[in-house]
Amino acid sequence: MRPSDLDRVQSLPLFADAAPETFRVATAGAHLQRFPSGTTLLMEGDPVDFLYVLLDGQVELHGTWNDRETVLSILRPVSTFILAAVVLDTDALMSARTLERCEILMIPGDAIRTAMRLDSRFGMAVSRDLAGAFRGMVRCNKNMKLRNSTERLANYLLTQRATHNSGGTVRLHHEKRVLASLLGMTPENLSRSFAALQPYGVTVNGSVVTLGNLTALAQLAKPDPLIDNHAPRGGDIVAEADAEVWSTAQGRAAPSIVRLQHS
Amino acid sequence: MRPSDLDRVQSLPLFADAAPETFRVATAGAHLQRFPSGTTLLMEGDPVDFLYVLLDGQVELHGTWNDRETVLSILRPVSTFILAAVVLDTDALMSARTLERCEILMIPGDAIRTAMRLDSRFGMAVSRDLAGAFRGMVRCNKNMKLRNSTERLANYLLTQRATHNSGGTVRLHHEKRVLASLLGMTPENLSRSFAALQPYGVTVNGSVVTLGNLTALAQLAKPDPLIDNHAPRGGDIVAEADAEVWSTAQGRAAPSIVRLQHS
DNA sequence: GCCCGGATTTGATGCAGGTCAATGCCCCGT
DNA sequence: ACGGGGCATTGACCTGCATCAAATCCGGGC
Repeated sequence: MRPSDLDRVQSLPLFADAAPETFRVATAGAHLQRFPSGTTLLMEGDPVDFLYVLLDGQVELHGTWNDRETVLSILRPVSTFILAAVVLDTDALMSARTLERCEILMIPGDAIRTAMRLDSRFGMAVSRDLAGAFRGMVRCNKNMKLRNSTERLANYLLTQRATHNSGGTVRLHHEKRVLASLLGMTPENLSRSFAALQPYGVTVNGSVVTLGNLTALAQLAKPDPLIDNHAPRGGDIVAEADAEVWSTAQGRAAPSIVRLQHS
Repeated sequence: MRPSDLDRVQSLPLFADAAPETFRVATAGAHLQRFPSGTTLLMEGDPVDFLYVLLDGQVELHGTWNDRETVLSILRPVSTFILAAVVLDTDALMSARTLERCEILMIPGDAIRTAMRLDSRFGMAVSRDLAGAFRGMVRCNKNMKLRNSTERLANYLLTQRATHNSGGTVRLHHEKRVLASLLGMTPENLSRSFAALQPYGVTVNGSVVTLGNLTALAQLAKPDPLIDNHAPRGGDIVAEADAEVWSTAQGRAAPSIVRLQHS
């Protein structure tokens, strides 16, 4: 494990506040591993022995039921995952799979739980992380239940733009089928939703999406800070906190089209 | 505040493990309040100053966007809510509204955060609580994305039966429109879904649902421990942990006058 | 550069569930 | 007992999205 990797881990919100001793103990039993693309790291229902820290690559968390599958979250470096199961020392609710070649630090769950007991500052960091993760899931739920598929896509695009500070263009870092599942629709409908956004200045070219008319798009998407987390992901470091799932674009757009419902 | 109430709060998983001193300090600044049915305790977007502990009654957490509204969780005693916002000292993502007359203990957020710093055992309890809440939300997401509305209803009924240990009958402790929103459908479709479950032995009579053929119903519902938490809610005490998502209260509706009361 | 398999797109069609409207019911206050 | 308002149910209809089926695009291996 390169020293630079250690630095990156230590600058995670989870560890930034911890006593040096805590950090030393926790990472002592840790090991860094590389996984090829498409590797299943963990199956839902399995007991969880490690906290995972994604240092490089991309990981998807998904769930299955009755032959159906859905992507619940896509993670990019640097972030931690399955912290909740580690804290409760229980089985995973989601499976984890690499979407590309990954570099992952695995920290024994015992070490995490021990560190929490010994270092209350670290314990607080864990709480903050979990609180953020919880809120990410709440946002995700609201997104799913309150918006239709095109609105979700529009907001996803605005969120990506905002968090990556990319001018008028957004790169999709994963297959469209994966994005479709994350957004709760079929690949076919994702295509059609992109088409439906054309009048709002959205054009797709492979994995590059250009947003030609942010005003119009925002008017359709109506981004909301209580659903879309548009906080920029600080360069390389990111908290799982409040960032586990989405994030979306800048300020709330001016009111626009009125929605009818229950006169 | 009656001593029996204090006992109930102290036996919450959140406090059970805490040092007596921690508990004393946290509850010192707390006050007990009564609210009539239909009171909005908190609006999404508002800063959160208190941790709420529901001691009696029923509370719904909901979210809104663009003139739409959805119920995200229904709480029954004894449980805590908006812990995540308290830990992060930030705005609420969900609004809270009483569904019936409620008795609620409000603990200042500062006190909670201070207690976490001073008592690492309490900090761990907070982490466990949040981890459980997170997992509840994950379950909820999987439920929404992987199942259709009738399957969700069927599993809701089975979960209620299991958690309340009620023989072949389930009581709905809230209006059907609220349940419909929680399950992500319209009241009209909830009616139709109940009708669709008739061939599986389900009959509805007001707020009493009888499950006449558990085997058949389970065959349709395909309950899954990775989505549905069938763990019985220990009598009066319940952890938010892994239980945040649903739950129904047994409660009598009885609106009344507002009455405030300090500890 | 060429080929192959999977990903994406496009089109046609079906169904789940939302919307609108009408009716009946229950609870509650007068 | 009576009347009123909100909730639940039922029916008719429509929309959004899934499904099925091609056609086309694209990237990696040779």
